[in-house]
Amino acid sequence: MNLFSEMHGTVAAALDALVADGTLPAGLDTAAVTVEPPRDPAHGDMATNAAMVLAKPAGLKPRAIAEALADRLAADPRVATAEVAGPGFINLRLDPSAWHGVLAAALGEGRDFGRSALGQGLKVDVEYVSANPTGPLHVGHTRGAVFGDALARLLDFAGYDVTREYYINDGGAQVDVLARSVYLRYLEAHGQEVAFEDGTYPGDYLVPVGEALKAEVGDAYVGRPEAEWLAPVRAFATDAMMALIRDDLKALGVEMDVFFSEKSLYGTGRIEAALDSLREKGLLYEGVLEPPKGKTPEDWEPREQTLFRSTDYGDDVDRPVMKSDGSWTYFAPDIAYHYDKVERGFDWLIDVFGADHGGYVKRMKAAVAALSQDAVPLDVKLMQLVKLYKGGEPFKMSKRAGTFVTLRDVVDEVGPDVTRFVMLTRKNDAPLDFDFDKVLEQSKDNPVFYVQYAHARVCSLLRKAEAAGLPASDAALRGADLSALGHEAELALARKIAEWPRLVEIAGRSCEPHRVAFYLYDLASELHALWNRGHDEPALRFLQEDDPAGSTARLALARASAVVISAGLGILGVTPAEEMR
RNA sequence: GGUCGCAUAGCUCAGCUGGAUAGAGCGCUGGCCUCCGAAGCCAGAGGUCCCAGGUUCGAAUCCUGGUGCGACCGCCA
Repeated sequence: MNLFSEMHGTVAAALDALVADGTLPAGLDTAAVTVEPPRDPAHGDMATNAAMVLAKPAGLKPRAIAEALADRLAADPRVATAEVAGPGFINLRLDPSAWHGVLAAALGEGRDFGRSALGQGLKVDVEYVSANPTGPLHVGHTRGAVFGDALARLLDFAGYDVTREYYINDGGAQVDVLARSVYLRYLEAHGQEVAFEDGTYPGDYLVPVGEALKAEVGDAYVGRPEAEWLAPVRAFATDAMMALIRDDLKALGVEMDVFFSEKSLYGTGRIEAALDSLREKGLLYEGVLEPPKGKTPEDWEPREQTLFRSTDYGDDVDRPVMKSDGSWTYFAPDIAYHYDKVERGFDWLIDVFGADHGGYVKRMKAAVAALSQDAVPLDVKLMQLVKLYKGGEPFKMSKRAGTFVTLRDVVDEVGPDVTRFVMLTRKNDAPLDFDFDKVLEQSKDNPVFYVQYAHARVCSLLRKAEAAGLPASDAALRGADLSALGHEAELALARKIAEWPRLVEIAGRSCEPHRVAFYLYDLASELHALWNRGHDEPALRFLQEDDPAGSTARLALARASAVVISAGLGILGVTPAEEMR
């Protein structure tokens, strides 16, 4: 139930009526007509720009349209007043019963309140994390994982059919490096002295993998040439790393639907098939690239390569898909992977990348546009860096110094809920400060705590009500008489609740889950404000000893707030707290 | 040199795909607990929305050109 879209419908109907009675000409484009909450609450509950938008095409003065429209709107039972203001806005003030209806809907629909049909069941694929299977996930991956997962949940809530996907880069040279590193640990497990040279991964996390390999194959690979063990060790090692990564993701509450292996594209003709699709369109050719402008690499020399004509689709230069030695570039399997996504029938593709992959966006979009005949849009969300702090002091990460912070470190330190919420308090394209101490602070300054506390407060209130013998179950509150709710402070909270379905659509349309976090903060803020007013004005307290009907109505208001907080936290992947410890 | 992103209060940041007098938190100033809902509450001050043009009823928001900061820029993924 979305009160804003309902009122939008009311406005549209009123406009039709004005056309019917000849006030407005027929055939007007009303697409730009909006109904939204005004920035200044003094202007009312909702405002429409219809008169201003239609004035020019209708050949009428905004004021004239506004007045006629306002008269029509005032006739709606939910509208208390409709006033023309400013350059031609119509400010609507709603009858309290309209807000009561919203609360009843929230209690009736529960955590599904606010679900939208925006996505119309379109199939969207969200690819995120996709970290190389060469080690544990670090903080940067964590942000991408949280964002991608929240985006997937948001789009699901907004009516899309969402698939969450992880691309395993298990086909390139880096997994050979992994295999050699694991082999060294394997030799170590057999008591040999080993040295980790450049080009190997010295991390301790491979020690148990080396031991596990020993447990599995004994000394079969000791002293054998690389050609004998490289392939099996590589498979063993990537499996071990993916198990590690899945565990890391699980600790954060992230579950993928699909793990897609890059390796599965090799030797199966799938890369060739994808490139053939481009070749048929005349988008592949043999050629030599110009050196990059500005700073030419020292060892630059012109080489002929197989190039993808990505410039036809907005890229700056054409991109190589095959190296001069005849092997694929990393771009080739990526093309094949996205070709596969297109073939699987997705209507919309989203890739979540680190900001350092920004230079890769245009060619990927070009590839998807070419492969899908411009039918499937690809959006790439770039994640900015996470800056770590502890007690206000920057926390420098260094692999060598051993202060490399992993996803597991963060989750162990502050828990998955705090990790997720904090990571979603900033836009994906803005850098994020993460202070290990501040995020655990139990104070109003900490948004995580503030929102959790609001939910816990309502839970506590309901427990108290139940103890006092008041009906506090959802079933009881659902049918409650809400007519006692009329105070401005109470209606302010109801208004905020009414915005939830609208916010879901705005956040969904822009792929910005952080808006949910900010909304929840605002909603919590309204709830706390009402609670605090009860301090000075006992009449506003939720529980009124001598007024069970009024108490029940207020409990319904409180519970509706909690329901929305719970639904919103669900989108962020955060557990709503029932009590604060 | 090019591409992408960012630029809003002293600080950290929101800002509804173009709406009215630009918001929040922190910090600052001033009030508020012998008792009833203080892990606080209320009020106030604080702005060249980076600059210059443009689009229109209307721009922090869209376009163009600058400035500053960051990321990236041929066979590493």
